[in-house]
Amino acid sequence: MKRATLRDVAQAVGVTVATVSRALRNYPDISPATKQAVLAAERLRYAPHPLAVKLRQKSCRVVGAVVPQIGHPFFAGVISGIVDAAEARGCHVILSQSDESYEKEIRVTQRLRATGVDGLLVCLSDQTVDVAHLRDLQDYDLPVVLFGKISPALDASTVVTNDFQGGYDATAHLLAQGLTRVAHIKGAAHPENTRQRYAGYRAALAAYGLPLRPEYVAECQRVAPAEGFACARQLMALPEPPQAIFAVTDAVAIGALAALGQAGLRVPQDVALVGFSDWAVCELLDPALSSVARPGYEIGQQASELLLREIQQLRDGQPVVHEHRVLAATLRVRQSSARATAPAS
Amino acid sequence: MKRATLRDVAQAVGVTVATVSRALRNYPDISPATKQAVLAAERLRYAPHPLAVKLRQKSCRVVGAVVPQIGHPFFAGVISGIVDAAEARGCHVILSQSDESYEKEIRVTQRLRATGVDGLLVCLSDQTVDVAHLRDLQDYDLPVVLFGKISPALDASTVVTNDFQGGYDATAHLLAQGLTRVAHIKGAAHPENTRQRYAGYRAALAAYGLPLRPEYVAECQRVAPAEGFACARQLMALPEPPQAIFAVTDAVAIGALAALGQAGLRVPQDVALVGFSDWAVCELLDPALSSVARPGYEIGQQASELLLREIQQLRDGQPVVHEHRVLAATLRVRQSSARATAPAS
DNA sequence: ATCGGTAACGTAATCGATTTCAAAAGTTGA
DNA sequence: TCAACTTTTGAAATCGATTACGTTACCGAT
Repeated sequence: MKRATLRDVAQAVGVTVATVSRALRNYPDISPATKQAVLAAERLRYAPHPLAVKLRQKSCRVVGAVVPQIGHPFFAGVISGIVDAAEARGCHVILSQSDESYEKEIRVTQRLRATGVDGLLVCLSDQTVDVAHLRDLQDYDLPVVLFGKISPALDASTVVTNDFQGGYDATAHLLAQGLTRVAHIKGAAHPENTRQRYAGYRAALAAYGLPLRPEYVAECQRVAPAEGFACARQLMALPEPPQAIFAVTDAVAIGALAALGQAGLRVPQDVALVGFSDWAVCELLDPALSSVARPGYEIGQQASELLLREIQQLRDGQPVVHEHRVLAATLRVRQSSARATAPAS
Repeated sequence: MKRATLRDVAQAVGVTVATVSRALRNYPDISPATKQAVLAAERLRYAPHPLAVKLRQKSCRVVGAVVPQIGHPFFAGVISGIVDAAEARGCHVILSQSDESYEKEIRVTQRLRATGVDGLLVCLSDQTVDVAHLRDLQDYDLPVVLFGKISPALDASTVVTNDFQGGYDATAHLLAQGLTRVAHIKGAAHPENTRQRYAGYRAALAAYGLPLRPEYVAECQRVAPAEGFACARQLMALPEPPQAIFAVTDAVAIGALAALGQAGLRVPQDVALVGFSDWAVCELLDPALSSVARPGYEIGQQASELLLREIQQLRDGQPVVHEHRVLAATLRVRQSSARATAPAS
């Protein structure tokens, strides 16, 4: 069944395409009679050809989104927010993943430009340092909004979680219970967000007048349970083991939880534990794991809104204003860090 | 910086747009001299306008994907597979979610058609019974491939997990250890896949020559931990409680696990437990939860491939052949169902 | 010198819709 | 009856590329 075009309808009614187009788009200067005739013929299945309309309008109402891994629970939430906010404004989202590879990130951004989008939402891969490929997109008049992992090297709007505040809150929550020996399992040096959590940890210690004890800071290269297990064991083997651990990530915290269990230590009575990211599993663990929730859905929503606003500004010839949003992370206290009373130090 | 068009390049070089187009697309009948000239001018940033090319080519190399919930871990995996397979064939994916709502499913499929896609990948919402909206798409010459939750009412290719075999394997695994009192917590009546798991359970019982004991089949309306908790408690309160439970979903199994723990029963020594879906959390629970893995990524890949093949067939004027693929679910045995020895019944 | 052939490029149609401008038709007032 | 409008519609340009077809110029062959 062949698609009907404007011309088909025009011939059927006996008018020109211009008249049909006007009748369908509710132009004022159309006689009721011809309008009825067109609408009657249009019942025979006509739908404007999307590409033709977009070519004319010079805008496709589609944005591209690039994340390191679609399957990662955090990004799944972000994507959901991106899609919802975009659709609320009549736009669609083309999705790509970089697999945390700098080369693939370049490839997919180039291909998104070639396939035709009005703008891009990008979460940089861990490998990405140079952002020339994104600057290239901007040169093509394509707005870019960064979220999650960002780079100061690119002049663009950004939306991120306040990892510093999250790390501060988690640590302060432990210190507020009177614990003084609070350790941290930090992530690798490079990604900015794990560094910020570490900075939050240090700031909280300082706020409570406690020194940073280097032996209380363990480092894991990959954020995986196995490394968390090793780090926790290392910390608890110290002459004066910590009373609490703030882990850079839930995966690490879960590994630590296993290590503490094997060592016969009770959580939170012997050692309190807080993770980061608030995976769904946190509630289901025994004991339920306290964690700092990252507002993934909201990050996606706001990034989407910022991008669509910039696209609009560009279309209207208005000056494009960048904005930098920092969304609060919220501590969810559960069994793993909740002591009944706050013993004196 | 305005985008350069073919005409801009043509004027710069002093030839017509046709010559420039041919030079850039490596046509044979172009003199090396003009080709060099065009390529030199093209360095000044020219990229073919995607919409113009697609309008001419009558194909946009974009497909739509509709899932009930983007954030759901199963669908996140499926989407990843869809995107990877599509990009491997030079196509992009526009993503939408139906929020398990029939009305929204209709809206998003209509909008995907209006925005211009070459075909659609759809996982029906739980509410969807009537598939007229999808038949409507097919009438517009848009191929549709169903995956995950499908409907026999639509003549289309499908890709699903073999839930029957998964349910059978899970139950047989328990029975093979010599257990005879194996219960099942089943899902609501409607979704086909949970029904199939129940059917697999019954088939396994029959294969081992055991009768179906109605009191060993509990039903939960929503697949949530709370309901699993209640069902497990109900089962264990029976005069002759089961030795093992096969739960329709990991969420239900996790609830059951909590109920068994509270009742002071050891898993797997007192009661063996198997879930379904193989969430990442299964490995992290204590005891680690046995589960049946659904091949989400592969489902996405294969659905993508089937759709792109149908699109190709449609373009080539070949007959479009539908295909129905059923992918195996694989049982992952962990602590929760592994008894050291197989005691006699 | 003329013909046929080919290399190289221009002309123009096309994809399907939107929109400007002009023209036709109808209406009103003098 | 004719000018001055208004209403309605058609013709054609446009968006930016691709490509069938036609044209020119130059080649060697007759």
